[in-house]
Order: sequence, then structure tokens, then C-alpha cells
Amino acid sequence: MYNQRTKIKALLATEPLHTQVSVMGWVRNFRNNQFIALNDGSTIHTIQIVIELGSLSDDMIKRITVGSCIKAQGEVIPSMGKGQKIEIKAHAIEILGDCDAETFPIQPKKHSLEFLREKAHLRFRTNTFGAVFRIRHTLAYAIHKFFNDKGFVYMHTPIITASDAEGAGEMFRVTTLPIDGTAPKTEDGHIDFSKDFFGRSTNLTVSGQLEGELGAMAFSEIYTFGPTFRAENSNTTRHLAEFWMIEPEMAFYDLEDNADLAEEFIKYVIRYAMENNADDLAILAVRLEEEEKTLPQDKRSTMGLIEKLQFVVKNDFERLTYTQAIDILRDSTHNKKKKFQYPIDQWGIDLQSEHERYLVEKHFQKPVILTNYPAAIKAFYMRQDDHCAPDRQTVAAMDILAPGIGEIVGGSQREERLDKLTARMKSMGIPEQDLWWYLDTRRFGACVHAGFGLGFERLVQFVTGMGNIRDVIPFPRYPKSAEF
RNA sequence: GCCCCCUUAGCUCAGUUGGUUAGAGCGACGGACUGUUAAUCCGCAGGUCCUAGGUUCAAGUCCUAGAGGGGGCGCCA
Repeated sequence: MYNQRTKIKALLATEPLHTQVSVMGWVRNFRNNQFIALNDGSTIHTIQIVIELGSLSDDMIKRITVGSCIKAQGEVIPSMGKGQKIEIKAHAIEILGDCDAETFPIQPKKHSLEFLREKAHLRFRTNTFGAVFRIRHTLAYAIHKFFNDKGFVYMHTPIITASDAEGAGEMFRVTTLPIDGTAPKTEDGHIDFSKDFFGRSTNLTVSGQLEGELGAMAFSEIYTFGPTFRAENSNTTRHLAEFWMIEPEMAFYDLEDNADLAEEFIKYVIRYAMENNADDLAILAVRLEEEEKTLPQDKRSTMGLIEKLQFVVKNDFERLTYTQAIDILRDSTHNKKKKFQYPIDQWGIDLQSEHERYLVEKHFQKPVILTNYPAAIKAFYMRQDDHCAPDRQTVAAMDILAPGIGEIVGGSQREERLDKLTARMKSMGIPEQDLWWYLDTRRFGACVHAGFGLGFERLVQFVTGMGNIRDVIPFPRYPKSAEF
């Protein structure tokens, strides 16, 4: 058996003094021809390998370069140096993979995130990205654990979908038809998708919600966690063309139950990451602090990363309706001094990023759950509120807004009443026949139910403090970019 | 899609009003030192100043177009 190694994380945790161990990993630094800082990705920390002077040939010394992969065998001893408690006194060093220091892009120095984004295949080997992607893993695991412990069923909704009525955004077409103009055409000149692989027009999914609702109508509580695709030409620090989304869908939940679950969920996964990735978070906190030093005073956060996460975990999210939010915004001195690019003057307008940021970052300084938006600016499947003023029809929608990220969750209580739902679809121009299967749930045992969608990368952004969403997914997909 | 900014050594950046041979730090490389830890000290190499055109006696510097990168906005998660 080849792999008789000790992981560095376990080694540092157990400190098995005076035992013989074998470690494998990548050289982060090699000082004085004597001290190797070795990292194997199991932790952000390195183990120091000490080579006795003269014990290695000059040729071997030269091959121990930053980035090279080595196997080191030796005795665990208390460190004589100041930077670490234990180290390995090497008896044998084996080069597993050479690494030319002149051409290896990751140097033992600071690099910009933009530069590392272009080296996405190697950036995992840096402290920052090592920490980000270990935390990403932990959050993914915590999500499954949270829902599993509550008895939710993990449901795999399709990635290829024929439904084009969800209205969540532009879609990527999936086809095997030729794109050189020779695709079969119908009599009226359009491409004849009945000749396509699926016998109809298909796309990559923009949401698993509608299928998720079908699951909730049988299992009571389900969640999805999978890739989602939007062909929007979005060029921002918080949008991707391919991202991962968590979409729980629950029978017998109203809007308040829905908000309760979302808040509990967010707090749970953040707490889980804080408990299991404290070292990674600590280094990201330092990174963020240094990054913010370069910003003008008024652009800096009032709290450090760890402080912010603790605050979110400990405090209730602020809950208010769209109408209350409009009142706060309209009466704010910010609005009266005309500091909003889009002034708040009437009920019914959609909130802009600047308004959401004002509420979250200035007014409440904590996550905010906004509910009961005007029906006119929300999706067809959201439940229409009863007893509304005639010109102020709202729906049981909820958005959770997080400081620095904006919308992290979008959800609603779903419209379970068939007549209301079909009337709404008709007024919005959504053909019933496309969603016959969805409407069937309202025909056969419909019940009060609700759900939400949470953008996984936005959650990872929030927890890691990374400013650009392209830095929290291993290989980001966005307009003009699908390298790796 | 719209608006703004940036592009100079492997990386991060200086480069004055358009003016001689384009610089620094870090990294790499060579050496010294040998309990270092962003090691230190000495030395050395390294440039299509993003590309194409233009203005000018003279362009890294000014103008136009393009490419790439970043930020803001919209769409949303």
C-alpha cells in the first residue's frame, strides 16, 4: 500500500511526539536549505520538516522548490523554533513531483485575486483559496446535515428542462440539432424542435422549484441542492452563469414558517462553519481586514469578519413588509436629501440595490427579511395576499438581504388555489398547457406550502468575506469566460 | 446590456509639462550564513511600456479604434 501517510491536520491535532511518521504534500516554502513548510490541504497550517545540514545532496536540495510535491519521513519532535510546537526531523525526503520555480506562477509572495483568478487551476494552493474552498465544502456538508436532521428529503430535480415558463431568467438552450443553419425547419420557417433529441425545445434549468413543489406534495419537506444556469449577460461581483442553489420546499408552511426556517438555516450553517473552520476563517478575517485598509474610511465595514458572523448568528433578523420598508426609505434623510439615484416616491416600485443596501447596511445594520411585495413585481406562483387594498395587491414573498451581498434568499408562500393561480398566469401571459403537471398539484390534494431559494455562492461569499463571487466557486462561468 | 477606471519586468506598482540609456519592492537565479518561519546579507538576470493606427522634431506619456482586466448599475440567487 502506497498511502501510509499522516495527514498534517491530524498530526498537528494529536502531536504524537517521538513517533515515526510519513507526510506528503506540496512545499510552500524552503528556508535556509533546512526548513520546509509543507501543506497537504487538510488544514491551512503547514508542518515544518527539518533537514539536517549535509544530509541531502545538492541536487536534492535544488529540487525542493516552492510548489514541488514531496514525501517526508521522520520523527515528530518538539520544535526548537518559535513559530510552531512540533516539527518533523526528516530521515528521508522523496521528490514525488518536481516543480520549476521559474515557471510556477504561485510564488511565495502576495498575489492579487485577479491574477489568481487567471490561474484558477493552481489557486487552491494558496492560503486564501485553500481556506475559501475548505469552507465551501463545510457549508455544503452543513446544508445536507441541517435538512437531513430535520427529515427533509434530498430531491434531484432535472438539469435539462423543457419548461420555459418559470420566468427566472434567460436560459441556455440544449440541443443536438446542427447550428450551421441546416437544422430542420417547420412550415412557417422556425427550427423544428420535434426533430431534436428530446422531441421538443429544451434548456438548462434556471430553478428546481416547480419540480420541488411536486416533491413537497408527497414527502412534505424536500430540498434541492444542485447546479443552476442563467444566460443573463450579468457582469457583477454577485452573479454567475453557472451557480449552485439550495431550494427547500415545504408543505404545511406559511410565509412566517418559511422565514423562520430560512433564518434558522442560515444561522445553523454559519455556526457550523465557525465551529469547524475556525483557522480558515481567521486567515480570511485577516485578509479582509488588510483589504479594507486600502479603502476610504467610509467604505470600511464596522465589523470584522468573525464579529459579523457572530452577530448574525446571535441576533434576530429584522423582519418588515415591503410597505414598511418603503415608508422607512421615503422618510429617510438620505431620500429627502436626494441621495438615492432612484428616489423613493411611490408605493409599488421595485427596490434598487441602493435601497436594499441602505436598509441593511445603514438603517438596521443586520440581515433583513422583507415580505409582502407588490404582486406586479413578483413571480406568478407567489400566493396573493388576502384583504389587500384594491390598488395594493401584494404577494406572500420574502427576500433575505445580507450586508455586503444583497439578496441571499428569495422565497414565498406558493399560490395553492388553482383559480387564483391560473388567473394570475393568464394575466402574465404564461400558457397553462406548458405547466399542466405543475397545475395538477393544485388539482390533486393541494395544500398550503412555501419554499425559498438560496444562492450557495452568495452564502460562501458572506461567510468568507470574499468580495467577488468568481472567487468562491472553483471554476467560475460568466459572460466571455469558460476557461478550465 | 449601460456607465466609469485600468493595462509598464514573473507579480505588485512608480514613471513629473511629451524630451538623454524606462525604475523600485517582492519573486526567480548565483553566492554567503545556518534554528529559519514574509529569514537575513551580497550579487545578477529579467521589458513587444496590451495591439493597431494617428498627431509630433520627439510618444510609456496626447488622440482614435480594438482586445483583455476591474468596479458600479440593471437582470437575480
